[in-house]
Amino acid sequence: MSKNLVIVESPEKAKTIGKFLGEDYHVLSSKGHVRDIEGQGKNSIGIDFENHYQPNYVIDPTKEALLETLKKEARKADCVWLASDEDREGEAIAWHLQEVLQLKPERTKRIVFHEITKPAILDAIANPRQIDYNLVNAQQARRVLDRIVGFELSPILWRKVTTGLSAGRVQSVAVRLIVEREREIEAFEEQALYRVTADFKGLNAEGKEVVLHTELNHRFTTKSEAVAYLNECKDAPFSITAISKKPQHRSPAPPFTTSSLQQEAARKLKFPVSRTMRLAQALYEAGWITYMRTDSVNLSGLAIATAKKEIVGEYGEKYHHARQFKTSSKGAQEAHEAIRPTNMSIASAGQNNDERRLYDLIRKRALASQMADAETETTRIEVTTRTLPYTFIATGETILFDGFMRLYVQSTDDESEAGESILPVMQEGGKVEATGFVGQQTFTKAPFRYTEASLVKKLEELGIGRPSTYAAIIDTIITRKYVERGNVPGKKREFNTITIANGKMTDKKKTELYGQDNQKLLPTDLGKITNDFLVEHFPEIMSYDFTAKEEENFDYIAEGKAEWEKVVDSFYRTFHPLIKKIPSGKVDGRVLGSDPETGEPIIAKISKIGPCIQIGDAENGKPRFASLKKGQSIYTITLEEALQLFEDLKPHVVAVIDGDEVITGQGKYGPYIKYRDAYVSVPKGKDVMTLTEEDVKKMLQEKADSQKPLRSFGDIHVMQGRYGCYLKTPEGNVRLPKNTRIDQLTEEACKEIIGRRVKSEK
DNA sequence: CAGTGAGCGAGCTTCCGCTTGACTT
Repeated sequence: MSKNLVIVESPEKAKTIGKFLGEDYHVLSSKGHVRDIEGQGKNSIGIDFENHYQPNYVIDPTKEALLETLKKEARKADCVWLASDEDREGEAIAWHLQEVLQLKPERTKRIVFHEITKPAILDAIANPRQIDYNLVNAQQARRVLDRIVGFELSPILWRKVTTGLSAGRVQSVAVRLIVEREREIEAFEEQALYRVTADFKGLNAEGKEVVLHTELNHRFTTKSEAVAYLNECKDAPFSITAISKKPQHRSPAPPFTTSSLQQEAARKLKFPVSRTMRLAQALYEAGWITYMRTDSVNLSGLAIATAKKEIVGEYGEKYHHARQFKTSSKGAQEAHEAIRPTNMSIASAGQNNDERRLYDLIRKRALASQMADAETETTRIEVTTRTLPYTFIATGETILFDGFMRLYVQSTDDESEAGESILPVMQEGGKVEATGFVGQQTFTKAPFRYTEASLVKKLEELGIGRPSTYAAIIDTIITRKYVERGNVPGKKREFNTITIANGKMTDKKKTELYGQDNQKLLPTDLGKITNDFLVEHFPEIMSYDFTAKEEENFDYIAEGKAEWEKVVDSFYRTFHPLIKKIPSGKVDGRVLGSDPETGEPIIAKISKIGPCIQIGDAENGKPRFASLKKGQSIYTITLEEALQLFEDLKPHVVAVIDGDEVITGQGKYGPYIKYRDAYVSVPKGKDVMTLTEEDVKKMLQEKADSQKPLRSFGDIHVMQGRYGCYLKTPEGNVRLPKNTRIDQLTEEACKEIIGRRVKSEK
């Protein structure tokens, strides 16, 4: 029997460590936190404000059975080793375990390891310590503060905006980033500039004719300036006045963290954040990669050594360069290593193509981080003419030694960064002849909209959120409908191109599409309204450095320089009065004007079911409502458009079939059409106003088909319902098991299914 | 829940971080 029980956080880790420690050690896992502050599904904040903010911890109901097992094993063991991660949360997990399992301090030891290798684990076992209560208290402060913010702010939103909303230290700031970026884009005023490019032909070192593509190092703000300059260029004599070469180094990026993996997988493989994490989890569970939720760029000694062996073996000594990276991101806790293959020499791993592609990315990035710098030479050729200012410049880059680039090159968000080319070898002072000039109108670009991955990157820079929560943050703000993933169609615009060829100037207008965006995070009206309310009344919590400031306080607690209750108290004393100050009533809608018929006010606002127009108010009779259509916004809808929405609600004839009218209506379950005795719901996303006769016929036909039994056995009919197939009987409906083969169904089988149903109801 | 075709209002909702669940009628 095992004399020792070791408890880690992850089951996979438990498996690996179990192998290293042998029979005297039984290694189990807690699967994360086991307790949390009471309040899940209850109308309770779970904090005793009268008693130093004491949290009321309750066991996670899904962990009951696991804790029973741990308790039993702990009783059997001589010593329990709490081996959760070496960070704030890990320390808290260890403490909660000690409490819940009622471990005796003299038979409990706290250990941490920095890498999962046999020597590292044996070293940890040889150097146990006690639970660090300062660290635990730092976590309690973090947890209690988040609970207070979340559970005091959210109900305010239910009251002021609409039910079911949420606010929090992390999610609300994430929404703010997206809202503000969208407004920057809306307010962006593009500036037109003229860039001038020119092609020159001349002789290279071997006397062969070559062409140089150059760009002028000046941009003109007006067309007339550009035209004037180009006119001067037309007959001017040009020559090469300078050639310079500069050697440069390029260093590899560090191995992946959760955030950088999400970014690169999004850019290179087009994976959404959630997919990347699911695939990484699978690779981790299969033992191919190290832990995927980390903010560390650290590599273990073993990893660095195997990387060296792999690189030297594959590419030679010259390509190897051992490096250790330092984490720069704010608030990093570094309980794990960087994300890397567990065995660098395995070139391919994964159960499917996506897993293999992600593994490949992880491996190449990790190996490249241990490779030599790339050495390049940038060449710059300057072409000028004596009579004119500014310089035409051609730049080129040659790779002298590819180094890490042989394996992996990091991508960027800015796709416009085109690769530079190799320049011909030419003589300084050599004459060149212009073959053409182009002055093209270009425009400054609005800031980028956030993608899932670039939002995560921004949050990480601000120290907001943790690797284990990045994917969940995106999920939350989308489920709450503050933000949606979407595309923005491009707009057309004209631009001028002035060309000089064969001594002739031509001036043309061309059109281009700009501002098109795909799969970006876009704020909804609800997101904007909620954000504006929070920013107005809770500027401190909504500020981008709120988390960083609080993290400083948590660090003081962790260092034993501050008491956690006092940190929470000083926050609460300024925060809670703001909550008290919020006036009753909803946030104001946008007033569009008044109803020309009744004179009642018309406002655009958020209702329970989404953005809507309201005519009249509750004090003066019953208000009327109409939902906004897709693409419409509270912020931009006009009075005319609003009134039209009410017109659209009125019954009207959309078609006439065989002499009978098809009429629209508004029902309990949304818009519908009625034809003779049949009611048919208008499919989501379709507008009653734009239904064609063809649509109507199709809808009626589908409805008729759906009411036809697939098969019939006397009184029993096999029907296709919204949730699968079911049996319609005079006594009621009975659902069919999922994989029933309808074509093989017999009357006996149906009766048996009905019989079973009747029995189970008793 | 398995087709419904008006307008009541009760009772509910929520945070951030750790981690892997999964229930079959």
